[in-house]
Amino acid sequence: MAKPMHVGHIRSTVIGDALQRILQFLGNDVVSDNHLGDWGTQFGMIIYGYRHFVDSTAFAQAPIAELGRLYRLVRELMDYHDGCARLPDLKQQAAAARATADNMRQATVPTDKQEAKKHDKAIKQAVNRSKELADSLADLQAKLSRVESNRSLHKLATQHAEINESVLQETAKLHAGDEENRSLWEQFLPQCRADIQEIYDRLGVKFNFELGESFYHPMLADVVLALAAKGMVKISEGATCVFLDGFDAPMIVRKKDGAFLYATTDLATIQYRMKHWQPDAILYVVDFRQGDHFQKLFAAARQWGYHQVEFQHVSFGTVMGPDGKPFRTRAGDTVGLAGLLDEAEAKALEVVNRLDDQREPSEQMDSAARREVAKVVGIGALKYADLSQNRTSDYEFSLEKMVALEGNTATYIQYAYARVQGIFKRGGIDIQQLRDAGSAIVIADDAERQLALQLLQFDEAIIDAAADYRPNLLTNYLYELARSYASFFDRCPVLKAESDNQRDSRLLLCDLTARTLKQGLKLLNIDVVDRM
RNA sequence: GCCCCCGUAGCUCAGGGGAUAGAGCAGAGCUUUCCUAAAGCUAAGGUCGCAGGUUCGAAUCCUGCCGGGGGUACCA
Repeated sequence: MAKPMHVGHIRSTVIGDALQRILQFLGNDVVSDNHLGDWGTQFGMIIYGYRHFVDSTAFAQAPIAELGRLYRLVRELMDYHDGCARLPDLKQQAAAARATADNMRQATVPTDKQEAKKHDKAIKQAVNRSKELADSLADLQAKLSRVESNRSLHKLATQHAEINESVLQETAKLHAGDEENRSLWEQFLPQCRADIQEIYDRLGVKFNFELGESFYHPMLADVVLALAAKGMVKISEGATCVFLDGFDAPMIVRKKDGAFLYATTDLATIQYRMKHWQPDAILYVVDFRQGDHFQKLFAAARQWGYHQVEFQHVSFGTVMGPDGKPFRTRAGDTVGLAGLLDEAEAKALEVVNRLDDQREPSEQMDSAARREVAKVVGIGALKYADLSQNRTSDYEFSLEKMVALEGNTATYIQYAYARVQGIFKRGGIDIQQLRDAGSAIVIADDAERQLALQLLQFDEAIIDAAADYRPNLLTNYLYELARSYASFFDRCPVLKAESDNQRDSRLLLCDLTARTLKQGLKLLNIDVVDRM
């Protein structure tokens, strides 16, 4: 929470929100809880930053921006010292790896075919390893020299040589109840919350609970005691550990300095949820890189006695940068989440304006209506871009793709919906009356058949999406349905149908399509508009 | 080293035992006196990383290999 939200944070929010809606729609009693990171080292960082580097004027004017700046500055200084500490070791490793690779290349190749192959492979691996180390060494050196070439920054780095330890101390002090840090935290937290809330509001995302990590802090000591009472913990290298079958490393629940960790918090969270909500299942919508952690957490929770509950790590892939590495906001690169939403809405508005201008003046929307459409379309495009991806795979972040309004996008589906509404409006159709009249649906054209078949598969799509917690199965369905409708729209005149029977039948198909699309999008928390 | 995930069209990705493997984007072409062309349609584009195996049948399951990403004792 103490750092600005960036594009990587959108997946958890959007996927979790969609799953929550889908499961609820199927009749489950769902509790959504935003497990906010409001208690970690990041707060130690901004507390440290505030103490040493704050620009009071800037903070008074725009606290969040200033806190963001402080976070980035402290991060950079910490990384610098980390890097300096790692440098000699890395240099040595790189040199050693290089020497190994060179030696292997000069060694005689075994005559035995199998052995020769093995030898070849070993060389390849050694060369790769050497290259990898050389690359990371170069990266590190570049990073360090960036700081060193910036006089004022380098000066700060020199002055704050102990920053890493100090940040941990600030965090520890906060946790220990230090009054000053506590009051700083209480001052920062509402700012950070408000900043995040702004994003949630724009996304239309709501939670039943937002019990952050800090909420569980008072329970952590008891959790460790309870585990100890069960004989589950061992002290190893000064840390309080839970050793679990099938895992090399233990789950540490209390550090040697006495501090608790997220594993402890997560156990406390399970305890709390089981006591207060008695769920049948707990889903964790979290990046797949935390898979190991959850495997351990679930195993520990079972051992602790929570057998009657299904634990699910609903993991999702990493958002990658164009370089194929996990996406990071680079220095100076300000594509935060807020900027991304702005971008999506601006792009949509541009398209709305361009297309609406081409229409008859009498059919055009006023600027307020256009802005509303742009908002719905822009935000929808963004969410859909994420949801339509198989959640388990990584994906390459592309602004262009995220704000695209053509092809397999929410826009396409919203457009199909708006076309239906256009027909109803133009024809002056009282759709409720038509539904009540109970006219028959008559299938004559292939396009009608295709559309009708698609309509019948809605429940299957929802059930499939819920079964594996995969919203993309629902987006696939909605896209296919919208495609069927587009063909139908092209080939089968509705208002100018050949007979009243055919006209009523087609109107009913339109109605069913619109309702299905709207309901489906609603499950993804994507809105529709009557005209666009 | 050990563990997890991925490799499908030029690019980004669906499909995860059953028919001639799909879409979007990019590129070629066509469609607007007709309910919204943010659309529709046509053609082109693939030894589904490689090699074995299981099966009546494998992109899909198993094994090995190659390539990429991630995790791996006190960050979350």
